[in-house]
Amino acid sequence: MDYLKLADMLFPDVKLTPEEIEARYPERTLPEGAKVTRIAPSPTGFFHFGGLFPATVCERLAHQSGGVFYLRIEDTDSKREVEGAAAFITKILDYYGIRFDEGVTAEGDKGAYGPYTQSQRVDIYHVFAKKLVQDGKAYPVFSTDEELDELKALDKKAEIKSVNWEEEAVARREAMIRRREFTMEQVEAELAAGHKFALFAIADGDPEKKFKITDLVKGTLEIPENDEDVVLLKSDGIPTYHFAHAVDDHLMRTTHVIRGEEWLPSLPKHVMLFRYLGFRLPKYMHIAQLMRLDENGNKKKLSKRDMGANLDDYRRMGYCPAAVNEYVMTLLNSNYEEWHAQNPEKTYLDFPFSIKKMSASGCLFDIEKLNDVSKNVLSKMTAAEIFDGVSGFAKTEDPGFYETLTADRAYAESILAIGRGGAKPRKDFATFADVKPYMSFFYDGYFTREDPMPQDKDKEDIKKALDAFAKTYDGNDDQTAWFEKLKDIAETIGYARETKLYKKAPDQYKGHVGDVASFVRIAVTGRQNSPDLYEVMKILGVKRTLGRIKEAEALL
RNA sequence: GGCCCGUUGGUCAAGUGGUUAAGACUCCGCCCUCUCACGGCGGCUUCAGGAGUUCGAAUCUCCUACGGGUCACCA
Repeated sequence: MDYLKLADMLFPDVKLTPEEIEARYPERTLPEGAKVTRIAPSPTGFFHFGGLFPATVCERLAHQSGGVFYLRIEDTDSKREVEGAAAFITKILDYYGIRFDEGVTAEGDKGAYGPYTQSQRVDIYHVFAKKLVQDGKAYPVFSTDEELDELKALDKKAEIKSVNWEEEAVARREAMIRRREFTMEQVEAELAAGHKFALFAIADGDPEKKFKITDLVKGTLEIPENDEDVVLLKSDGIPTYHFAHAVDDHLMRTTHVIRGEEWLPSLPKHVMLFRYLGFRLPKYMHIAQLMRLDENGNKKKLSKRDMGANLDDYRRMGYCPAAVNEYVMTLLNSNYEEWHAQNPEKTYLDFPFSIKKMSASGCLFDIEKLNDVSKNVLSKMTAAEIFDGVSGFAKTEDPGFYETLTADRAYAESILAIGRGGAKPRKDFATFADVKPYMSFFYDGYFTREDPMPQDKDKEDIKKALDAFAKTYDGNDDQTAWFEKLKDIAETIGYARETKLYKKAPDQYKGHVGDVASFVRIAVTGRQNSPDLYEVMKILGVKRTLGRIKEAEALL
């Protein structure tokens, strides 16, 4: 067959040669060892939490090595495309501190290796597609719309549980052989009729033969050669992922292709395509998937529909982005936690990220661990930083509280400063959403009496204690003097001055000073638990403190 | 079903032929303590199974089991 003629028939408009395209995308001049990485999401308007993993790896590897990290938009499936999705992706990644050197930005493309949106690169793909036809490595497949619809219907077979895999394999094989047989006249006729074609690459592999390839995460892989023809261009002329991956990552001079391990099965296809195109193979890193537990207790990959799969949900839940970064890092590099314990003042950006420390197996998403990491991160922040985080969160998620909070910033910060700083900071919240319930009783508008006075104590004693407290409370007392007064009150109502005394001889007392503190606490905060009561009262002020005590007494 | 990947406590894991098999989270107990939150101490629970190599195996080899992923003109 005359492949040159076939190529011209198929791609009459393609005049450029691969060499001319290559010349537009020269090798990058970067320092020795610099890595060029990319993430290439589809603009579906959804960003998967798991997507943060490869994104973080790419970002760290590139920026740690003085390389380049870029964003490419893989909008080759128009059916799933959502308006404004590219801007959404950059925005959400920016929220997590992941910034690109190159690629699609809100202002347009940045960098000399663009365009970075695949739908704008169709001309480029066609140049290489034409070359493969000329080389006799690719052929057209004409299908009517009806046949395409049938194909799409077949896609649903994945949903059918009982697939006869053996029959399926034979049928696929036969169909493939049939597709490869055609005459020039047929092609001419199809084209004349205005029919569209998909372009397939002829597989030349022997699946009985295996070859070795090194994956930087998985190690040396032994995989069979590819014997399945690969779709390069769909009927609409748009490339598939496989073809676009080869062309783009080559031209954009990607050194490390970092992606989820679900791509491992198609690696033989990619290796074949790189060879057909004469491109040097990039280094591959297939990173393990994030898993969840299903109802049977089995691990399953965290899929789009699962709880917690949407990255943006973490913002809505009030997680601090830095905490999410930390958590991701602990899973990505097992020695990160240890390093961070030794370098508490540094951020993950100072951490020497290592490919060698990456796990080859998938891990379960653990919200408890995220919360713990998060509590530690928030506990190290200043009151002002927490304020900014909380107000930023409340602004969109709880506007009412936002108003309250920002009405008096100094007041809010004084609340948030309780127990903050120092070697053993309080760890009260895992998310910014936890802050409101923690501090709500400081605001009259949110103050509610949640916990009742202890039922096992004599109401008269409680009344006496509250009364005595109200009479003796002096806003100028220091903490010791304040607590001495509580002890005195305890004594006057027949309670032990010290908890220890009570514990030694519980029969001799009706209670202890802790109980008295508890009465006052419940009266003032409406709860059994609160941060340091002395501090709380200082912030509330004498008037409100006494007012709440009076109110509590009336309720007795 | 074929192919590929994986398997150290409930979770994340250190570990590369000789260790009392680290550490973190969770859970439980104790201590500290005016409650809570911290902090401190302690405990529960692990090398998937089998065979082999070796003086010696979590570490090397093979087999089995289990789990996961994938098999589109989606990415």
